[in-house]
Amino acid sequence: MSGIERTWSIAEIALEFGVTHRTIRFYEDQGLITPERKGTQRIFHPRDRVRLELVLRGKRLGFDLSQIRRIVDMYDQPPGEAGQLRYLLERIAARRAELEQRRHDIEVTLAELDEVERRCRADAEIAPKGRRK
Amino acid sequence: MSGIERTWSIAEIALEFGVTHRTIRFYEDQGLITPERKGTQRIFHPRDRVRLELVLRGKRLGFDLSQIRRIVDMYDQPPGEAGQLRYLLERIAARRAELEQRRHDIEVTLAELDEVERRCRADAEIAPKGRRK
DNA sequence: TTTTTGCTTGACGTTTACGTAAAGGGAAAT
DNA sequence: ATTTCCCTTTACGTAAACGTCAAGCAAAAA
Repeated sequence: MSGIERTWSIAEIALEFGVTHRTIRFYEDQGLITPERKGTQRIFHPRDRVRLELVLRGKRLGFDLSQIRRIVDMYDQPPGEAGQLRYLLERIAARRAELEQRRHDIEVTLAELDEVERRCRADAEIAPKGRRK
Repeated sequence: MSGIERTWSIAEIALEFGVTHRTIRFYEDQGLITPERKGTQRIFHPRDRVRLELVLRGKRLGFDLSQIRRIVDMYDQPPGEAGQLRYLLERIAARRAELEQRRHDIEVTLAELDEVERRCRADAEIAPKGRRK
């Protein structure tokens, strides 16, 4: 039973996601999350948590908040008119291109780190991970 | 012939890399690049270009400049004492972990974009204008 | 020689993404 | 009843990453 879902306070959310209450309020001001209000207090539902997770991931990916807003807005677009959808598809494509660029950057950087590490271990005559005999 | 390498002016570099001269000067102030000086003018060598590329890639990856400095510094560490090398290896490992987290974020996001796009195209089938069978 | 062009160094302005301090409401514990 | 929490808004502060003048030098073009 219990179609009744859990809710969270701002402090619980802040602690769990490792951000401050100030950050959360700021995100709300920016329209990135829209927690329910019971009187003056904020009540966080599962959907707010999903939103917040999207936002934080976007941050880790190096997007700024305005870009992140456009990303999260994509996730609950009401299916609109064809022109709208076409526009949305364009934005998805652009977003995908950016992400793939970033992924490529990561591959290159990881490969370079491998190389630095290899030279480094050669110099130090330290065995590679787990291969010390 | 010509062990003599090309050099570039600040304007050429700025244009080629799509940044302003102000940005380049800022990066120099921060010690991210160290172009030669001929009197008062800056002369950019290939190594400065490599550095700058590292910096810009770091930016695309969402690292801030202080992190980027630590990254680029890893690339021309003189092979030092074992303790130093071990420390460098630790930093490389940390950097790698961050990059792999970002890569994971990207995979998740790309998958979600696929899903949004899929729903989106499904909606477009019944949309009045964008109908394509 | 004068002008133009490209570069230089300050120095202050701006935006983003919050931090922090002030002042207080409301409920719950003592 | 009063203290203690947790939360609230308002408002000003700040660090990062540049942008934007302002003023000037120096070589090259006119």
